[in-house]
Amino acid sequence: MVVTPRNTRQRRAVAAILEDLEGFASAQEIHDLLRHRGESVGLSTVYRNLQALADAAEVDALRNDEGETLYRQCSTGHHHHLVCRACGRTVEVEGPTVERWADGVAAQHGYVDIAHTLEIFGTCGDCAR
Amino acid sequence: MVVTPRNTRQRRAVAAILEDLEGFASAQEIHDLLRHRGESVGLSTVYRNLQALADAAEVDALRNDEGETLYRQCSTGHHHHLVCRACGRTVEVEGPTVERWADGVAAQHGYVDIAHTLEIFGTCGDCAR
DNA sequence: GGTCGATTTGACAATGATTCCCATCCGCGT
DNA sequence: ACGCGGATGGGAATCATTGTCAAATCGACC
Ligand SMILES: [Zn+2]
Ligand SMILES: [Zn+2]
Ligand SMILES: [Zn+2]
Ligand SMILES: [Zn+2]
Repeated sequence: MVVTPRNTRQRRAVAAILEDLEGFASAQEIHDLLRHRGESVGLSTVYRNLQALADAAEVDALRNDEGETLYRQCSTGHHHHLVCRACGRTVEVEGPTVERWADGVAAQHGYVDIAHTLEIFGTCGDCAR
Repeated sequence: MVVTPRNTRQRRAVAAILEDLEGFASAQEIHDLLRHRGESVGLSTVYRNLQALADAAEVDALRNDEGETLYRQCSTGHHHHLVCRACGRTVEVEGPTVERWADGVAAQHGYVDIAHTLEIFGTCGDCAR
């Protein structure tokens, strides 16, 4: 049977923040944003809810080069990200050719159960000035 | 002027381990391997030397999904990896098309100073049995 | 081989993100 | 309104990695 998560104030608050965010943000950034909104939520709870959302594939998660996990509400379906290093602004991109290439090269070497990670990082036009 | 690193026993030992390794390994795994070889090296020193090697582009580094940094002695030049989840066996792969696609899509959106990460994970033929 | 200064080492403390723990709270079906 | 099991929170714990700094040691020069 499917577990039905409870509709708590905290869960709603985290979801609301993600709705408003442009790009990726860390759990701690989201925690701060919540506090500044007056909708204070415990840090543990922010982590838990973000992870739950990520597990449910309702948000995307990726790790930046500092090792932090960043979260963002994305469109459904498989896609990748073009992320601004400075402000986090994100563009979702698709690359059917890349998908085929990755699967093909893995199969050629006898690998099965294939997955891949692909992220593009850069500095967006505004941040580059 | 170029800094000339000193040729210490510890640096040699770390380099030797990397020579012998098939796939990627974490700093702590390498530290253990060194200990078992009898060439004991302080953990801090292992970290320092691995980072130095990575900075000098003599080894590749990537983060696994547990957040650990893994190191491997690779061929020179830009390439990506097809890594077995079970045993770490790694195949270096190149995808010129992917490189062009990534740069192109980033430029289209006005991003500059572009970099990307791309790793393929799977289960190798042996491990799949 | 011996001297000496600059690097490197290593044991330990410190950091920082994330997870664990657990007493308390509260959404929700009855 | 009641009661229960999931949810919360805040402080401790974890864990990879980095910082500290006195002691060890390269390696250049005599
Ligand atoms: Zn930007
Ligand atoms: Zn893809
Ligand atoms: Zn394998
Ligand atoms: Zn590439």
